[in-house]
Amino acid sequence: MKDDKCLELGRQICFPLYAASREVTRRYKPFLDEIGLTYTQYIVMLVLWEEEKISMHELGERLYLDSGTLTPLLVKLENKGLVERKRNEKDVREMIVSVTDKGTGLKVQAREIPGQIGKCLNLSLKDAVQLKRILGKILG
Amino acid sequence: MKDDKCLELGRQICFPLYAASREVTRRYKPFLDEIGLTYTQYIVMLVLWEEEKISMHELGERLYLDSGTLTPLLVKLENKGLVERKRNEKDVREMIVSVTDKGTGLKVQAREIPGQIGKCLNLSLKDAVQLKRILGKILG
DNA sequence: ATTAAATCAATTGTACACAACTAATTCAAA
DNA sequence: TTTGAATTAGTTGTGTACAATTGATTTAAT
Repeated sequence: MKDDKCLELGRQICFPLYAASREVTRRYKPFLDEIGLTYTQYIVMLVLWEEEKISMHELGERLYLDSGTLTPLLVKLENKGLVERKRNEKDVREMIVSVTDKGTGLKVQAREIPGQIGKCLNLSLKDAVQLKRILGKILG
Repeated sequence: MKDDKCLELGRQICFPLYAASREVTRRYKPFLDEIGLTYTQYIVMLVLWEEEKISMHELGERLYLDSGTLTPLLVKLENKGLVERKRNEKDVREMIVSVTDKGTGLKVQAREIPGQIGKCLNLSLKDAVQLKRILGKILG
């Protein structure tokens, strides 16, 4: 019987990361429910509120998501009237996603969310900075 | 036009957390493929390698997962012959999950995984400790 | 110009997550 | 002891994630 302490759940770094990520998504849910978005839809809208127009390819690179996730998600956002999808005429392989007026309107209602989440996560500024720095290292 | 900087993707703490969690799971995949487990199945096995026997309810509390996730996952592990599920005779509402000999055997092959992951994540000991501490705060 | 390689979104299939609900059983108060 | 509340796992439905494949189009080398 070798030493298997390294396999204890409490020693893993992956597990608190996985659990905390889901926990934070759960904390968002009540706020996102009010504006009718899921968490993943929300981060897509964050990008579109910044960019207005972006190719699916670049959107995927920003969010580390592939077409298998993005295509159905963007179709849903399109059905809600928040985004528009159209092909680039110069290169029809490329799908251009842009935010609609209705989508831009939602930004006003989303403005309070980061502050609310910050309040209920209750991390010190120092910890928040550290956390972001370390996660940045993992993301390379 | 109010100040909407707070909605920039780069300012969110949730996004690097979400992205890093998926990134770490991706890093596990090649190692877990070798022993035929998914990441979620792996953390279930981590608990069972420690406990040998545990109720579904307590397993769910340890991993923050509910029956909607655990029931089908445990059925898969049972079909692989790694765990056994049986009702508590004193209280048949309770499902007891225990590791089989085959499941215990897998532990030997899993022993190298944490070290390999640690190597490729390449976090300093200091950062790893900090990260775990801050994530612990989020998990309450 | 032809064609082979590369690019890109969409599709398919598997596996979570999780909310909401169901059904069986146990517990506890009257 | 009856019955209403609580507990527990299972089921159903929605929405991601992501690997692998497909098919259309563009680019680049000949």
